[in-house]
Amino acid sequence: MTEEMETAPHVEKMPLRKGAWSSEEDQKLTDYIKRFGIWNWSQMPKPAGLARSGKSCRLRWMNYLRPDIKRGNFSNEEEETILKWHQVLGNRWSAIATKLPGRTDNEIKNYWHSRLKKRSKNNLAPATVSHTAKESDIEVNQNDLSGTDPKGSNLEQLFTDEYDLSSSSSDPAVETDRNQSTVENFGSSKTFEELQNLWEQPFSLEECFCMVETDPGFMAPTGAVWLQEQIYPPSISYDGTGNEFWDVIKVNSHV
DNA sequence: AATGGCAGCAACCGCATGACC
DNA sequence: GGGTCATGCGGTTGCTGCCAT
Repeated sequence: MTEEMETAPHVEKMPLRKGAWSSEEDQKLTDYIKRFGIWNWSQMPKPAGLARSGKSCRLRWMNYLRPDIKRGNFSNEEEETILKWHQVLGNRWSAIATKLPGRTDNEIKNYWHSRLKKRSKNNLAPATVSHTAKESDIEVNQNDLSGTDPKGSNLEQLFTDEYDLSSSSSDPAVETDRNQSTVENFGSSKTFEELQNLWEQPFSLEECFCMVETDPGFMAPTGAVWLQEQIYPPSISYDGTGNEFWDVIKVNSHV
């Protein structure tokens, strides 16, 4: 698969920028997603006014611009969590990232290579793993995984059991990501069922079109791909501030 | 002050996977 | 079943800033 494959055929070819993102580009991407949500990474850059590949936009959003990204140094607890889960999952960074809300797989991967790798080499003995959070999880994992492929069905069962959430996905990493991020970002006071109900609540047509009416610069994505991706649950603000950003996501996600 | 080495991090690249036709 | 496309993931690269000399 090549990089060109990522570009939809009808998207006009233009020289794509590479390298570091400027603050202006960040703003454009953020503004666009605020308005229209995430509908199709490949086709978003053009209407967003960005000379970037969709892949680049996605990466920038996922690893840097997302409002729920936690920045700053890793805490000791986070370090321990990474070390512990790396013993269980190996280099499955996205799966490990589900254990650290607000941290991206890229960030964890970088942190591992730059700092924890050496520490892990020196401290391979299990006794060096501190017995803090989720120690029981690790024990269960290691028992279940002994002599098995970490990507195998045992792990799937393990993850399913761990969160006690019904799932039809065959990819435990993906599913735990979806489930855990949902639960964690909504807070512990809501059950998964409640959240699902919230998610499934219908929204009025009027609500859906309010943006079109109020925004003269509105440039609607093509309907066929409008809702291709729903990364965030709508209607609830991630940062708890109730800002309009997630209200817009909600509108876009329920057309 | 200059510069060379190094660490940390953002971003890119290539591959895998799943959905759709 | 095979082709195409979009997305996700992990490995790698390269830029930048810091620090020692």
